[in-house]
Amino acid sequence: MTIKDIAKECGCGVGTVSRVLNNHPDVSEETRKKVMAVVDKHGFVLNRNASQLKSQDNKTIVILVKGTSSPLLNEMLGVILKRMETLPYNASVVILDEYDNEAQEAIRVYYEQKPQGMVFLGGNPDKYSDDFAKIVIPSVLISNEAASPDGSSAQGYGLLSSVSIDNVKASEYAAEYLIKKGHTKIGVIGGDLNSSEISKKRYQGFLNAIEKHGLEFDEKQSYEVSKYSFKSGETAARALLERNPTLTAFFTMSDAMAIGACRALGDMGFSVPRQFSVIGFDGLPYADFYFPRITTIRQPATKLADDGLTILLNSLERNAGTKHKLVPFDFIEGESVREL
Amino acid sequence: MTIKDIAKECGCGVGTVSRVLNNHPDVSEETRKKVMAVVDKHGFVLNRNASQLKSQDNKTIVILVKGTSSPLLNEMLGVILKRMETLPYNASVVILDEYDNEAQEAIRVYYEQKPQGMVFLGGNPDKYSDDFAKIVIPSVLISNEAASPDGSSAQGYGLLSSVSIDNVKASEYAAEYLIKKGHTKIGVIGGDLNSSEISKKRYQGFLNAIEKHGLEFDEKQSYEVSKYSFKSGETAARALLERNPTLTAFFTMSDAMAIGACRALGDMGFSVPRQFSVIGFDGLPYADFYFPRITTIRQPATKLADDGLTILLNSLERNAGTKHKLVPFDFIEGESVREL
DNA sequence: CTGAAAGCGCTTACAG
DNA sequence: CTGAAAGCGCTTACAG
Repeated sequence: MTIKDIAKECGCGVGTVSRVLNNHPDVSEETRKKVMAVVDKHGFVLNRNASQLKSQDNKTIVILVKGTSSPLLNEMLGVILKRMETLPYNASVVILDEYDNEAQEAIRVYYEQKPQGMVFLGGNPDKYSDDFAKIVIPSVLISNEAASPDGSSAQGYGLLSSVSIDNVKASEYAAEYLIKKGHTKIGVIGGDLNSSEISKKRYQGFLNAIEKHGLEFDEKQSYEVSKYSFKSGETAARALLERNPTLTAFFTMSDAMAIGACRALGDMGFSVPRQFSVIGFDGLPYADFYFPRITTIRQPATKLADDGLTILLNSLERNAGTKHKLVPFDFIEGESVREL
Repeated sequence: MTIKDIAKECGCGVGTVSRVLNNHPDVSEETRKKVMAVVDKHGFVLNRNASQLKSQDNKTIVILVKGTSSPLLNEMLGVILKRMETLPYNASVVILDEYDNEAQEAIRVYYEQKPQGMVFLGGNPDKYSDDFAKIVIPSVLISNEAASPDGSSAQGYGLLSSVSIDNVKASEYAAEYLIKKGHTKIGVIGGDLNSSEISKKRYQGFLNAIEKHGLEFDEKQSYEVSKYSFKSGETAARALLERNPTLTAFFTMSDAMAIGACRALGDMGFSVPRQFSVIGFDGLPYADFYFPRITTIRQPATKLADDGLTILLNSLERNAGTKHKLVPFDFIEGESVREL
């Protein structure tokens, strides 16, 4: 069943059917009704391949999600999809492998689908800046910064905007909270500093707090590399404590790591926060339902997603330039840190 | 940049370029190299719309995911996407609103994309059987049963296969576990029985256990409707306990509900499992890292996803008929249930 | 407001 | 093994 069949059955031309189906204004009400009757009768839907091939202008926004396992990214995806239902754009969701080069994938998808814009949910622009520069349509990175340290648009990022919290400041805040509670021997459970920009930023924030308060930090001794998962956080906490039994607190880079650490400590017979304090990052629902409630930095997922989409739409429809927005983070005072 | 430009630059016809790019065997090694050199130089990628429009055979499998917030579905999505990378099919992921009619959406997507097959991650076939019947390509529903109670393919489901655990049996097992531990006054935190088939099945299993052991259950008194979320589980547990203070255990239909219930009980000054026992469903990672570890039914996500895809591929490539497979569930003995 | 026609970028018999 | 050509199902000036 094609538009031709519909046209024949309506006794009109294919152009008219096309106009009706695309809500063009220049169709008489009578014709529209006649066409819609036939369309509805057959449950006819336009072939998207043909539509988009012809009207190179395909009104699609591609949403690239890094991995399937981050509740934060998934929540933001939900927010974006819901809002896009009301917008005159199709959403095309592409899920990437955790370890894909997202910029390279983005380019492939860009050539294949020729979208109007792109949303990156998670990802590392710094690592792939050459690739990102090839993306010559407006795009926005959500949850990570794509700006140079001086706040200007970083070199080589093409038309990439970004919305995120200030990861350095947020980590600094969390670390200072631990320090103000009297902790001086703090272990860090963080991501791989070679491959994860966001881990680098959070580590930087931590170090800023250490320095500001005149403390020492021995990276070899007290930094344990971990994936952003429960299991890996658990393993890291054990390793850290074994190597460094005098620690009193754990600074972790995600709530999942924090919960993993709590579990490890619990299984070793310790109680959080009585013997050890643990601080998380992200502010996910499960952190707030944990025993103890995890003290953490909350990333405002809805706002990040909303603002990201708004920035993209402004680029698309009002030709706004790239923009790098920092949205405020929240500090959630849970029950996992105690005063020494 | 189109295939025509490449052809011109190579000094050959567009057909040849097409053959090279589609890995057809009938191309000389020499020509192939020449073409690939030009293709790589420009980073050229075929326009997917045009490819698929022409070769109606588009080798796409659509994966419809119900909602963005289920860790179980997200994990299965990851498994399927990873495996599909090695398969000669493109994966097209469509994320549905939690409250969409997935069968109707599926039909829209089906007409639009003309895929070879479909995977439903989550969903309620019974509710929409007329719509599902319109899907005239092989598809598979993962995590819910699409068969009639007698095990035959249910009427009106078209070419829909399914892979799931036996939800009735699994719930029965969980409920019996509580009963064997001496619990007779059990509250149920479950989904809406009018709209959720899976909730109905799990409730049925629960009732089977109650009946088998000669116990009583007053639905009005002891069944509390809840969403599959932490927050809603928390609210439900409070409501249930207020209405029914003699309960000693909570049978919940998801780990999220179970954790919500634990949190509510904790905040009311009770300890799980000392004063109240709680049993979950799903076997998600966070349940195993909770305090107390949640006793639960584990759905083998990887196996469900893998088997589902296998069944679909068998339909696609070997013309196998629809199949309704039940895979075994695991019982995870955590720390959230105590013997009375 | 409407129809006839060109053409989007490909694939694939067909002929050689 | 390769090229020329038809045609996939649409959209959109263009002419009326």
